[in-house]
Amino acid sequence: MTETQWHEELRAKGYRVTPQRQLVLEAVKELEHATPEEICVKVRETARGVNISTVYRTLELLEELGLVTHTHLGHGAPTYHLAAEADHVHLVCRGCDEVFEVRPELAEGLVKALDDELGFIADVHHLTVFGRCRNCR
Amino acid sequence: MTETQWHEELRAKGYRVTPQRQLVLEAVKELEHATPEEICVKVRETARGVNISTVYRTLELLEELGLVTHTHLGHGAPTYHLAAEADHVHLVCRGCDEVFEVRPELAEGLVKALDDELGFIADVHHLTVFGRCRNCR
DNA sequence: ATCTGTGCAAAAAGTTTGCAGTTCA
DNA sequence: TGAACTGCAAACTTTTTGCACAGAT
Repeated sequence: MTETQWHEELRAKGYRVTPQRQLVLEAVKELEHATPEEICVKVRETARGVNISTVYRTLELLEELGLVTHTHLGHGAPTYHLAAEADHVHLVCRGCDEVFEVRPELAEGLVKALDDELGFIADVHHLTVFGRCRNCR
Repeated sequence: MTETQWHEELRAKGYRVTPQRQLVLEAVKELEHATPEEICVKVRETARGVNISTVYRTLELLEELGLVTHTHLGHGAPTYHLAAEADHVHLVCRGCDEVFEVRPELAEGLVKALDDELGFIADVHHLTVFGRCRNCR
């Protein structure tokens, strides 16, 4: 999605294009897997004074628009990233807490089975698998 | 694990068997996927006055002992369940927020692929798949 | 000129901690 | 007895909300 595309989409739905919203989206794009707090810090590098509550409200909006998504990579702190770049499965190692990304095709079998058996449409982009990596097993 | 087994294990490690600890484990067993708050309410049905902080401390201990585990089924509080009964994959519907449980075998292909390709040992018991259920798709 | 969005402050929700008194071993 | 445990209160962290003012269209 281009810059103007989502600007149009915002306006079409009665929302407005603001510096804060552009900066939050920028931050999400650059940081990858960032928490609201981290995103806020990043945004403030450009525009000091931006409030954390604005970041929360903006993330909720951007998620509603389908521009960003979030995942829970562990103990509560959700991390946000661009929906367009979310084409991977997350692996979180319980040993070293490292986060890996792998091709979503690895989960193809699971996705198909869930659909076939239950009619459940899995969102692979939100899939997080906990376990132990090669070094920590 | 039998009742006396974990009592022994507690004592062996210098911990004590208390009514609160027994009640919290009971509650986790009965409730399935319960939050600390819900567990506290359940425990108080039997023993009023039990404090939420005791529940948190106890859950941490029981988890350390490997008797219970927790998962993040979306936003908010984590949910706890018996480690011994954790043999399933969680499905969370983004439409109705309902939680389903399915056989872990459905993820066999994924688990094998992760091991083969990366040497990553997936913990299927902690796997949560987000998506849309039959009714909300 | 509107009406949405923002900052601020306070509230709510979730979790942790210090401490004094209680209880298990 | 004595160390571990609990309840209570308070602190802390993360997220949400109400409101008056600023700002986008």
